[in-house]
Amino acid sequence: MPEGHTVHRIARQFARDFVGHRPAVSSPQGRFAAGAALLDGRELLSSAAVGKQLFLTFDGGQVLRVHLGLYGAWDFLGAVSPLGDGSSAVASLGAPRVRRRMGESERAAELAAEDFPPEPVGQVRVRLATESTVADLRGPTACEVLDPTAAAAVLDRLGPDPAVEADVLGAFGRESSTDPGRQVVEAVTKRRTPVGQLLMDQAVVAGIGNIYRAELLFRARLDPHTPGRAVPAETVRALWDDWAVLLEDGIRTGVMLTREDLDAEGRAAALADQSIRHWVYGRAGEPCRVCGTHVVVEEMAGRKLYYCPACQS
DNA sequence: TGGAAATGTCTAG
DNA sequence: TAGACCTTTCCAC
Repeated sequence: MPEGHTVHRIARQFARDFVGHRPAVSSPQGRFAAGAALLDGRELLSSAAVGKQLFLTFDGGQVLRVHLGLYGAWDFLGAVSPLGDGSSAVASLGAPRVRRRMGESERAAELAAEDFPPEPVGQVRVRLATESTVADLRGPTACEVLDPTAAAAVLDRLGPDPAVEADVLGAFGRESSTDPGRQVVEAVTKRRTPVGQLLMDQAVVAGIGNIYRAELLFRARLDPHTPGRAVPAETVRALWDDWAVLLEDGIRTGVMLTREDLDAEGRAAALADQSIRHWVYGRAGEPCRVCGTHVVVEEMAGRKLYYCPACQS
């Protein structure tokens, strides 16, 4: 469920509160005990996100790779630094919880006042703990310790991510593309696969998930079924540019707000109210915000695809 | 209390 | 393409 913006926020949270520390690493659930032992007490040297993958590099070269999958999440507890850029501190990053018992900042503050560190709650695969901050990981699809070569091999399978700095790839001995937009154009326009499916392919572009896919295609007024090779190069490049804009905004705010038609007041309302954030995602049967046609939902490659059959034709 | 659903990815056939 | 897998939460029964 978490898309690229969430993982970049997680990477930044680790950069603020864990890089330069020697966190105690444990696996309260037990399933990651062997991996945790390899990292326990080592200095965390860097924290980076590429697409939906998180890479934490420790002194000694070990890399903790985490992919949240459909419902993984990190909880940051105790002293949690604000992420800056005007955004507020977020204690829980990952899969959405339909309702949280407490507001995020409230929860962090309350825990800070209680005994530290707090007892792990639920199935905590791995816990990183400094003297003042705890990060708990639940429900990941992937959580493993890699050597730098294996970590680089994971990076090699990912398409470009507009929010990745060149030095991140450089640290793993990989060069970033001089023109990532062109790389995406080439990956899309040589395939017969529907563009709606290609945008979800992490080897084509990294970080896009089901929500951003639906919204990017609507913003481009593009039919998701269009074969990649039938999409004009300039349209693919525009999709890439728009993805960079949406991702940057998502990282800054922590929210996937994909409507560019809102004024400041409307944006504030949409940040607070999920039901008005998107053009088409999750709106099956509701009228298109542009033309009034009912938004359609169908299955594409096993995932729900939302689009407006009139605007995107 | 059981089932379904959720912003994902991998494997076998 | 179907099934498996990771976990939590809500809702119907």
